[in-house]
Amino acid sequence: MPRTPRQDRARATVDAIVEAGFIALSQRGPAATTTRHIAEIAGVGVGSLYEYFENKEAIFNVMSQRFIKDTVAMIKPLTPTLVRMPIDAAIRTLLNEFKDFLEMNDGRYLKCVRHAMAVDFELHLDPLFQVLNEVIMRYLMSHPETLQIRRIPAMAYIGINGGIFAVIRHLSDPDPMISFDELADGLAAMIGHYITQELKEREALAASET
Amino acid sequence: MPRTPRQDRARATVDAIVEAGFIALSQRGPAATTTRHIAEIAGVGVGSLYEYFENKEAIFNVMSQRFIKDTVAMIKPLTPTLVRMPIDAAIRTLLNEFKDFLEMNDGRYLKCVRHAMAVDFELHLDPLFQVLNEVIMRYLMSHPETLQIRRIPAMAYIGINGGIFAVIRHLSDPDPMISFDELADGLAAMIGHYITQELKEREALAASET
DNA sequence: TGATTTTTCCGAATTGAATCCGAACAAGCG
DNA sequence: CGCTTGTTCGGATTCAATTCGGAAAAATCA
Repeated sequence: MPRTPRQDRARATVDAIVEAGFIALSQRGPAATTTRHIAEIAGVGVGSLYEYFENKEAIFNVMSQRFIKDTVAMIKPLTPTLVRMPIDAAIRTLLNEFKDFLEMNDGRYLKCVRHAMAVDFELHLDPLFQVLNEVIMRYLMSHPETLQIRRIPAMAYIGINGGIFAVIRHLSDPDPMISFDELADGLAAMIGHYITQELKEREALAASET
Repeated sequence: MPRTPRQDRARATVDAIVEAGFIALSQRGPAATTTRHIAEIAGVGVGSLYEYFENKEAIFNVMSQRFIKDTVAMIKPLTPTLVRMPIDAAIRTLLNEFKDFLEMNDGRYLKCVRHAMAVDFELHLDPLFQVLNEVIMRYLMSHPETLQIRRIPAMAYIGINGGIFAVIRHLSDPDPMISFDELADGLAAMIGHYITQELKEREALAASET
């Protein structure tokens, strides 16, 4: 039965364990990350891990949650800036920020994210999808003419999924066929062209109705 | 030292082990899939696993390779049909075939694919990327006017990644915001609009040059 | 065919990592 | 200070992965 920490001392060990988890996972990979290792890096006895975590998996879970929380915290403050930009610039900016974020701390997050995704694909990613949907909604509000385009939910779904996984895959690829800039430019152009084309079609439709 | 099977009997056990791996993994998930389990389902002694596989991971690896091989075998014969279709219909068809393929055998592949991806993200996926690139190249050849659009490599990269991961995520999502048809329609429209818009821009450019 | 070699199969024994547990240590509190 | 509660620890335990040595089956040979 894992307990919740009451004293600062205990909260510090929990933090140290999670931090050690990130370090061990990024250094050795998931298979070679043992409880002894995590404990050693955290400067803590093995038994202590089980005071606050059900098992090793639970440590990975809160690591995953913390990663998503940090990602959301990184994106949220960008919203006001993004909604003021042209769509293609906004997408490029967002992708580059995400890239830099993943490469922080010697790529620690990037190295961890694949394994984290494997542990649970749907659960922890949710807040990230929510905040990105929020960004999109605000964008649409700030550009009312875009509200008439079709398939907004589908485009959001595709754009978010495509964006996240394309970036992660690209950064993980030792020999990518295209540069990161080409990737970002491509995604931006794809969405940009979609919107342009939709607006034209709507316009033509409106004209033919009068 | 794992050996390679010489006799038919041995090849049958190897097959049974891999098959059992798929069954165990889809029934119990990666964490609960033990070597005893796999051996039991395969109707084989535990020791036999290690006759032909370095370790448990190696079993998962050939499962992953077999999955990709089956996927490629599913896609390849579709190529001639796909290249004759309008782009949006081609994309919808491909996505639906992929969906049906993943849901075969009571969703066995779908249940396995997440874990398989985690084990190695880049290596085994390669043949799938190759065959999809091949499909795209043939498509472009069959529709010469599309050869003048820009960012073809980036679009292929984004389309393939976006397509694969969007489908897997959607099928894994217990409560998706959009239907599968909306997803497929969205991807088709996104690419379709991109091409339309590009062709228009190329055309305008050509006209202004004369 | 019978002998010999190679291949295959097995499951008890070993190994090592994950997890448990109870003693020892610190903090808050009267 | 005694008492209760929270915290830490690392040896003991458990359980899955892997090894090993020999028995059974098939292939090859004389």
